[in-house]
Amino acid sequence: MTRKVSASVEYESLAAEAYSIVRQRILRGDLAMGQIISRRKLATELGMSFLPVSEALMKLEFEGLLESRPRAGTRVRIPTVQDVQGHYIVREALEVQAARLFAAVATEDEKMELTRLAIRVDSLASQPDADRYHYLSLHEKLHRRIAECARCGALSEAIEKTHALASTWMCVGRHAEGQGPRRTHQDLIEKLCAGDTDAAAEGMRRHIVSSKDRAVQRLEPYFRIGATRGATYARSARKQMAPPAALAS
Amino acid sequence: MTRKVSASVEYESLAAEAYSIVRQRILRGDLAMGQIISRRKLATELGMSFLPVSEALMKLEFEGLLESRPRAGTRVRIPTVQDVQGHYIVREALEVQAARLFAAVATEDEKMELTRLAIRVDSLASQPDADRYHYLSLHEKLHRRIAECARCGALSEAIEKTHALASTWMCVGRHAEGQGPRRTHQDLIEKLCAGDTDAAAEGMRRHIVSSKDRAVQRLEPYFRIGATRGATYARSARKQMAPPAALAS
DNA sequence: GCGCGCATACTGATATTCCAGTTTCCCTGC
DNA sequence: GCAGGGAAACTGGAATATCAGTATGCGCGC
Repeated sequence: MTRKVSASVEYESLAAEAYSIVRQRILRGDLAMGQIISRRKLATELGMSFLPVSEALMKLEFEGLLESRPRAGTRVRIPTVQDVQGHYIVREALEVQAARLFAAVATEDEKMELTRLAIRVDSLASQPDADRYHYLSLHEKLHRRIAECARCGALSEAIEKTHALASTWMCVGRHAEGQGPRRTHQDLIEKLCAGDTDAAAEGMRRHIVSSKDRAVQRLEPYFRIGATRGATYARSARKQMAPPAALAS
Repeated sequence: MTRKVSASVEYESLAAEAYSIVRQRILRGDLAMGQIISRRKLATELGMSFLPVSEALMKLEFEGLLESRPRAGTRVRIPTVQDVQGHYIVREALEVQAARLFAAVATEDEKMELTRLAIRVDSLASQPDADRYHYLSLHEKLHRRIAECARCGALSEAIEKTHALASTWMCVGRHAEGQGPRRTHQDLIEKLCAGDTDAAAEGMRRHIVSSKDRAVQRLEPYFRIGATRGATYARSARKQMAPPAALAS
């Protein structure tokens, strides 16, 4: 028996359903960074045992969206500035590779499809009242399609895994800035479609690097929170760190 | 209560222990490609419930070492030629990035450490009777240290995840060829230490590409097995694909 | 002899239950 | 008023039992 959820989507397992729901909540912002997720409560809420929930959270932790400490809770990950910069270095490596392959093997139909997609993404980015999850989904799709058109399944998968994390950080404070209309993705696709692999790679590299800079800038307040957060564990940390008297001397 | 295993290593959880054991067995070759792993039997053998075993296998499936179909068994993954080529494309992207960073920021001490490591790796590679798991561990360590010296945790993690899979494929048929002594890793490290980032990147790119070519060549017989393997499921596949009579017309 | 169908013995998926470690917060003693 | 101790309520980890789908092998019918 398959279950149905809000959007009438069928999942092949309860774990897949839980994964999808939690991921969407994080990306939508319903679960803020640092917020604690209880497996029991979530399982009760979703009407399933907490085993599939546990499996889903494990997968999300593997992707870097969550962080958990044994027997002490799972929470939405608060990145450090090193995390964000490192993450974008990985993305740069993967997506530049994809851009290079794309420029070499993409068909005309695919190029047209991506051009249309880029227009929609840029259009949504300039609308301050656009649905956050909708924008992120479309943005992910654009980058995923580039990788798919590069005809390398392993690369698509790797990029897809990194994108969940990027999406989590992408929209933080985005609407607060009130940016004007941009053409960043249309410019990118134009370069990818020109046929010059080196130019495509350089275009993608700049795109990712500028994304990184904006992400670091927007996440700036959270870095302080992340640093402060450790303080709340001060007491237990002291407990843990206090060495046995015999070994201290 | 912590448990002990053969090598007297303590694990923080049963799942971590199971993960480590299964991973080692695959890399060592005790579990051949295509071999079916039963969670129940493995759990009994390891003296634990099959829940931590299940968790461990799930993680290995994430990393691409295993493949499972719901309710039909988990087996050691048999790659297609596309899998292998795609995998090395991802590795090329990541490790070239690491090489570039390494050339820019590594200290003299680190360079010396890696040179020594490279000598040991090349030395082991030329010994036909060397322990397979030992060689793979050392080889992984070399590449991991390059990433670590690049001062980017996210990149190190990404490379580490890809390496488990690469190791699985690396030793297949290695001893059968009877290669003479090589200096591939020493040459690589030399280029990385020269200080020229572009030259370092190019050196790593060539290293990965030549690894890919050798892997594809060695795995050649398995690609046929993988293609044949589907035949054993022909009957059930027919079952699945037969549409309900009412919908067929 | 060959192909199909069904019973059986597997597989993983899930629910329930219990256990051990962590965190929290109140309450006591100073 | 505040630091420290301790109990209670939380957390995730693991064990057991059960469910549902898949593969296989035997036997029946052609």
